[in-house]
Amino acid sequence: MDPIVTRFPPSPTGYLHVGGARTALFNWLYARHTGGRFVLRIEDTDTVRSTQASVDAIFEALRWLEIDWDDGPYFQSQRIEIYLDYARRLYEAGHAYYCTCSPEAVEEMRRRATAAGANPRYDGTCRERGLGPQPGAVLRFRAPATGTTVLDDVVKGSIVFQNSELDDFVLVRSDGMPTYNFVVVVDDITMGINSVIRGDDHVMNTPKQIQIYRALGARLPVFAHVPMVLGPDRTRLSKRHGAMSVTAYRDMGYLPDAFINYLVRLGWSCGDQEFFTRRELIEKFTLENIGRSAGVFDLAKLQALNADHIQANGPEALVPHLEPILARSGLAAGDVPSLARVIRSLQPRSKTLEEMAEQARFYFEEEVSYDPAAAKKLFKPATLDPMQRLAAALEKIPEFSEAALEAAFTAVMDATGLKLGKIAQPVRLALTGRTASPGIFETIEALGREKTLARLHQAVKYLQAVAEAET
RNA sequence: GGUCCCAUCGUCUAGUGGUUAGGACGCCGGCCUCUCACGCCGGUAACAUGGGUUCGAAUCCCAUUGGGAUCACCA
Repeated sequence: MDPIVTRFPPSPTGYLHVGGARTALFNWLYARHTGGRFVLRIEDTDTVRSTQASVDAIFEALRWLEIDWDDGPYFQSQRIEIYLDYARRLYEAGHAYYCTCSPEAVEEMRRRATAAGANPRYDGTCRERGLGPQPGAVLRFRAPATGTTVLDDVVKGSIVFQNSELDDFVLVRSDGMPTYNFVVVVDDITMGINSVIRGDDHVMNTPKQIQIYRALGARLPVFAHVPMVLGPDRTRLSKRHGAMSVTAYRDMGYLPDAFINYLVRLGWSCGDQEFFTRRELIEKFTLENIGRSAGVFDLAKLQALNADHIQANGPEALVPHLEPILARSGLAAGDVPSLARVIRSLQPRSKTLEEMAEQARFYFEEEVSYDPAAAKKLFKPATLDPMQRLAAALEKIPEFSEAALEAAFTAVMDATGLKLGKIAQPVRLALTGRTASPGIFETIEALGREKTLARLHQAVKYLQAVAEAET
């Protein structure tokens, strides 16, 4: 059996959006799963809407998703000669003919057909006129007028189209540029694509494409039309539903592995399994398990999955993903004894890396500012004594290991008769400025000796002032 | 409007003629606990409707309804 060859053909008219990312993913996964090839093709024949910036944005997004390709990128704009050569073959074989009907005339035909309640289509005026190539003429496909064209779709099953519903569509425009449905087929044939996985907004194009394959005597690829991704209001996902650009999710602190896990699960399943590593996805992805109904993009679920992936990684693996986000807030890894330790303390508490960076802020800053409500509640004159004792005890510890820290706390608890909870909360406020943080020992370890001691002394001063004000 | 597709908890889904219709997210409660989380335990909630076929339908067929896609010299 031939190796599977899939492709992803974005048109560079904007960033890579969620739906596009998912079809890229399905094609990539299928190629990797089968040990086949994945080709990247840029469909830039629309010269007015295509931009280099979009091409770059697509590459950037693919790179972030860690979707690599084996072949390409091909640019359709550089393959015009190939398409025209195939157009010539079609014409010479009698599968295409020149048509001089004006766009207005064709428009009029459509209007009439629509008014009659029929499918708007070209009426075949020039079909038998035997016109040759000439300026201003378009090349039309001589489509079969009767019978049916059937699409055997891997996900949707067999779909039958009446040929009478289809018309003699344009292959080459009057300006000599080939059209989409035509170039796609030529590309897929010449690039050896044997598995076409794409959004199901393409099913209506497929019968036309199948007819071109037939006219060219080429073997049909396997077609798999995957359902759309919808917004919460069940309409096609768009800007008003929030972020569309894939890289926006990177910037919001989602891990690429979590993002692809979510995207694949939206429209594909493997029994009850929800969490997949990239490896598992490659190992288990098959076309057979793609669902047939459209799915709503759910940020809450993406978030939950992201949290799972954050926890599943080692702290070191998260560093390269977190650093750019920290940098955005002016936080640098060098300002902390061990970034890995900081990350480890926050892993079970962060749904996104952006959240993690926010929660990590106190580790980096020079000074803490106390949450006013918490200071009022926790910094009472009575806490001065235990705070002083703890500061003194920690001063003496040679090394801030968890065991040594715990011993120091225990000593203070014994001396004061206070429970850990009574001591930990004021200390937490002293160290972080907040009432919520990682475990107190974890926090101290990650904060490091220098900052811990400085903040404890700062708190002692604050408490002394409070005590004085009281008297 | 024509053509085509789709239809299980709010959401993502498992299910392929016989299940107390399962899981996940969310939400609610409890446990754990130095806070917040994590984790664990439990709860909430679905087969769009109507006809068939069958001893028996979420599963098969038809219709209805509802959603979606597409109808270019765009891709």
